[in-house]
Amino acid sequence: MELIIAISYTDGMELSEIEAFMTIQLVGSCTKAAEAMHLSQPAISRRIELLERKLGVPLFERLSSGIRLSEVGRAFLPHARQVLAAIEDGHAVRLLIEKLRDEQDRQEI
Amino acid sequence: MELIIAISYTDGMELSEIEAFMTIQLVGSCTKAAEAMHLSQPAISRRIELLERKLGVPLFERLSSGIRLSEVGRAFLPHARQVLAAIEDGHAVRLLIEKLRDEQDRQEI
DNA sequence: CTCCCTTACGAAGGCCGTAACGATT
DNA sequence: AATCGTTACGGCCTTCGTAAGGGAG
Repeated sequence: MELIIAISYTDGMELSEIEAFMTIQLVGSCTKAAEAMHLSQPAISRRIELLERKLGVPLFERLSSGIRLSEVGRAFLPHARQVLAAIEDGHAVRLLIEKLRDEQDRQEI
Repeated sequence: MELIIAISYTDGMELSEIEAFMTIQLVGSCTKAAEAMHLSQPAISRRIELLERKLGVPLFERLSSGIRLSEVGRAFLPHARQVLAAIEDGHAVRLLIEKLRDEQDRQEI
């Protein structure tokens, strides 16, 4: 008999939200981030709001001039970077394996 | 004048998909993973299918007896682990900062 | 017949974009 | 007036769950 109660690592966070966080931080505003991600401003704004709700703390300070990383946001930043870096590494592994497989196939012919 | 063409790190991958991948790998089947994640089997099956489509390669081999990690899946595994670990670290940072802030507040009273 | 995953399909919910708003320079 | 982010709202699209399908022991 096996018993598994629950497994959850992410509390519902999604990469699209973390991506929005990183992009805003990188380009300095929601407007530019929206442009860079080919989305509307409200879409970006909502993603950040969702992420903040899931974390339970604000990641940005809302100033009249725009938005700026909060203290928590600055602390969260390196972890967000790590998440996205791990994703890119995953992609890289896939590409590597595809290449190796191609070479294998070529030898078998 | 500034020019930002596009920013994308994830190719549309989402944490819910990676979470499903990890859970299946952990518990050994879609059925058990669905139970653990409080979702239906088809939901899990679809998430994996989506993830595989976004990566462009199959992560599991489908056997009549169930599903098992493919070669690519095994290579992807440590990166998936790293992604989820980074997420959990992010949570930890948030909690730490909340705690510090509480203590600050208490001193200010 | 049972187990496991996939496919089909209808329904619910989430996310997007446009538009309008409030605040600041 | 212009910039920037948020709120409101209608619509689409995605994802879910139930149910049915198909292969293997």
